[in-house]
Amino acid sequence: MGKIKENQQKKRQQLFETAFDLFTSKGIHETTIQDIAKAAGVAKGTFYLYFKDKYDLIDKLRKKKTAKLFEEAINFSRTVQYDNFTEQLLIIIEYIIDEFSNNQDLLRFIYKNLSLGMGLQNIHIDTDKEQGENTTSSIYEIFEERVKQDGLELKDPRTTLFLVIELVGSTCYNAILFDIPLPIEEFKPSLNEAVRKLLNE
Amino acid sequence: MGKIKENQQKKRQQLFETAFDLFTSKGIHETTIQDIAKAAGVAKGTFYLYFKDKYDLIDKLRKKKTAKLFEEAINFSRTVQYDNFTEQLLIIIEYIIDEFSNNQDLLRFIYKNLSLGMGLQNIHIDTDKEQGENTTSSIYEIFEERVKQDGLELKDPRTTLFLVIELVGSTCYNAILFDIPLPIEEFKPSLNEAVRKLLNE
Amino acid sequence: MGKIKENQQKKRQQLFETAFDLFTSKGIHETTIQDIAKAAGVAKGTFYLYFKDKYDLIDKLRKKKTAKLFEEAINFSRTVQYDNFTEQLLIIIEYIIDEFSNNQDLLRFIYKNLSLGMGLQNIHIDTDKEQGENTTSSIYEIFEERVKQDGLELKDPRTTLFLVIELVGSTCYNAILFDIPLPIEEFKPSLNEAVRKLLNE
Amino acid sequence: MGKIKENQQKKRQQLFETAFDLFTSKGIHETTIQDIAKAAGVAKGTFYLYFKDKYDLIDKLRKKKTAKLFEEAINFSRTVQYDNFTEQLLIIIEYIIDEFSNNQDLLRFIYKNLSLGMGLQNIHIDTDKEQGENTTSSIYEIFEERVKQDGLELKDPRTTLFLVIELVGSTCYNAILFDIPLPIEEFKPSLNEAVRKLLNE
DNA sequence: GATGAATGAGGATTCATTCAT
DNA sequence: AATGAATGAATCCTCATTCAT
Repeated sequence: MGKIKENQQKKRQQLFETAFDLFTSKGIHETTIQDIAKAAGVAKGTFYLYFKDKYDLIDKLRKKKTAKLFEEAINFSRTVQYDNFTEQLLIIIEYIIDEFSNNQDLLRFIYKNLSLGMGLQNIHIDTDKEQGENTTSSIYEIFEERVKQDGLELKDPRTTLFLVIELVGSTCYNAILFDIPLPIEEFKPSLNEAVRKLLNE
Repeated sequence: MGKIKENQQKKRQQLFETAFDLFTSKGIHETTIQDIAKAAGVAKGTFYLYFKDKYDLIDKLRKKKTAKLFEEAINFSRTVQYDNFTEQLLIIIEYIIDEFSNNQDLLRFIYKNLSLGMGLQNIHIDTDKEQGENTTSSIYEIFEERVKQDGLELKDPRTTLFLVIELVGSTCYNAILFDIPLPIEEFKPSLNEAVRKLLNE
Repeated sequence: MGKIKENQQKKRQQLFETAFDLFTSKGIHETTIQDIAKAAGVAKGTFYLYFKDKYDLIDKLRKKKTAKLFEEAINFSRTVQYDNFTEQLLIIIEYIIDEFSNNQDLLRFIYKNLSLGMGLQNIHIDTDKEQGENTTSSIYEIFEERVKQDGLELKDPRTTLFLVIELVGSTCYNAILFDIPLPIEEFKPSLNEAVRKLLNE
Repeated sequence: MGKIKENQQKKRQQLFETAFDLFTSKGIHETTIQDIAKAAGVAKGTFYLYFKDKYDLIDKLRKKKTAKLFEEAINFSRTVQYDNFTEQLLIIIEYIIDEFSNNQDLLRFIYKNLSLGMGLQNIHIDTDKEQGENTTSSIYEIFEERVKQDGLELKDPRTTLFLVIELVGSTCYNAILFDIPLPIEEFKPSLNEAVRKLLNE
């Protein structure tokens, strides 16, 4: 019963992780289902019990990884002291940049076909404030609320968030992977300044 | 013989155009070398006389298309009256956005694996001012010069240009193709405002 | 428990019927054991409790269907007034042809690998005349007896019956499915005449 | 030029023959394209240059074999002395039966999905009578003409021919392969008699 | 008896690339 | 230079069958 369900979860997870390793080390195109199954220690046919095909897996994997990254970044920002929302946002951005810098495979994988801003649509974060209620909010909702709290003057907070995220994602992709326009550490100050401008600071 | 050279150029061009049509209509992965050769009216083996493989062709094609787009946009901006460089930049941006809106296949193709900002590296535009000298400058050089002319206060013009282009490219990709965060026409004002902020206006 | 036996009978029957539907609608080759089990509402493994494999099921199914058809045809002929055996035979033939015409899937299924005449070997019909005795006779036996009753002059009645059945089955297969040599209704008079000739009428 | 065309013909023929051998020895279902290619001494991919898939090959092969058989039978009958058309027909039938008897694989192969009578549609035989003209006629046309020559009284010669062929093909299939209703040699007299009846002799 | 997750052999098909002409 | 027949590695995916629960 629960045993089987549990086992399946483990197997699915196994496939996810193995696939990610292979995708990032050999490339998506160069990784075959055969490779994944073998490395995950299951039979080829078993793969098809869990995913329609390779692209189904990739899709789900990308969503998983993007959500996890943002969740971690937001959770991290909560552990840090900050003056206002703009500061918190810069902390989040820094966290993501560092994560990508240390894990360039992840960056490469997430960015291949999907922009960061797009992935945001489906991401929901736990917001268990004071009480024990278990609520989740979309990143956009959290952002809007925080903007209000800080009294920032933004005509359309959602669009602004989108602009910021795309700017960050897109420029860091190049800075981290190719040192374009500059190595990421040298680039960060300019990026931070740009973000502040977009947020009217 | 110039005749032979010419003929080869025509054949290479034929392959480029045919490939682009197939890539945008059927998708890159779904287009085989056989398809390209057949549609271009040459034998399969002939393809290999001009390109190493499919990805060699894609690479060159992407560079060609990106360069052409920027060249057109800049040339267009020269035909228009504008007050200062920021205005010119916004005109260029608008041109590119319109071009992408009307030719979404092009957008999809250029953006698939490459960011706009990266493509800029290799783009050189003719700058034959008054005299007949035939000089070409990189987009970055042109930008720097114009910034100076307008007395804009930018610490690092190249980085700023990069930020602007990535912001535009990345957000428009989503706005045009998926109406995220808004349909492109509704999104434009926010984007323009963001660009002005980055340029300190 | 009779209950269990009964339940099993029901399940076996369910598998038979479901399989027939799938075979005739999708084709034998295109129907998988998975399909059959699913449509019958049992697990894949269960299938193997009732049949060795797909071809075991097909075999048994074909026999069942052929036997049922002949039984019905003969029973029908008993409800009709006829002058002599030739007439009765023609009535039976007509019944079968009509049945096949109205149920072409059945024809296709029975005829795929097996000829009608062959299937006759194993068919036994109840011949409970007046009394309550429960006897069964092969079709060949019934035929022989009737020939004797009518005083028909046939050197070898069994062979003649075989000839008639093959002639009918084989020609009607083509007439019904492909209008070869003629649509079945236009073809029938010729066929009837042929049968009469074979029976020395 | 001609060299290549010739080579291709040889290769196609090679595939046909190899496939037939495998089909008849191992069975159609059990023979893979891999098997055929290997046995024919060509690469797997080469198979697909000549045939769409296995069933395309089977179809063409079946037509080839059926046509060849009838052609041989008719040609043989021309070398033999006979009194009238009925006699000639019986000779042809005998030839085909013998051929099938000696080459049961051929019978099995031709009969699997196709009835003999159906295959007749597309068969054309050379009828270079006295003169050197090169005319071909369908079997049905030849039959009609001969019936006229002999003054046989048949309302519809084509239908009669069809009846005869189906009767022969269908019964012999069983007699030869399964001794049903009798071994073929013992069955022949009955069959001949039946054919005579159908032809009003 | 019933289940259905897991297996992995097996077959179809594609396609980049070579090379003799 | 141009051709296109031939190659065969590569990959996808199916499905009958088993077996632990």
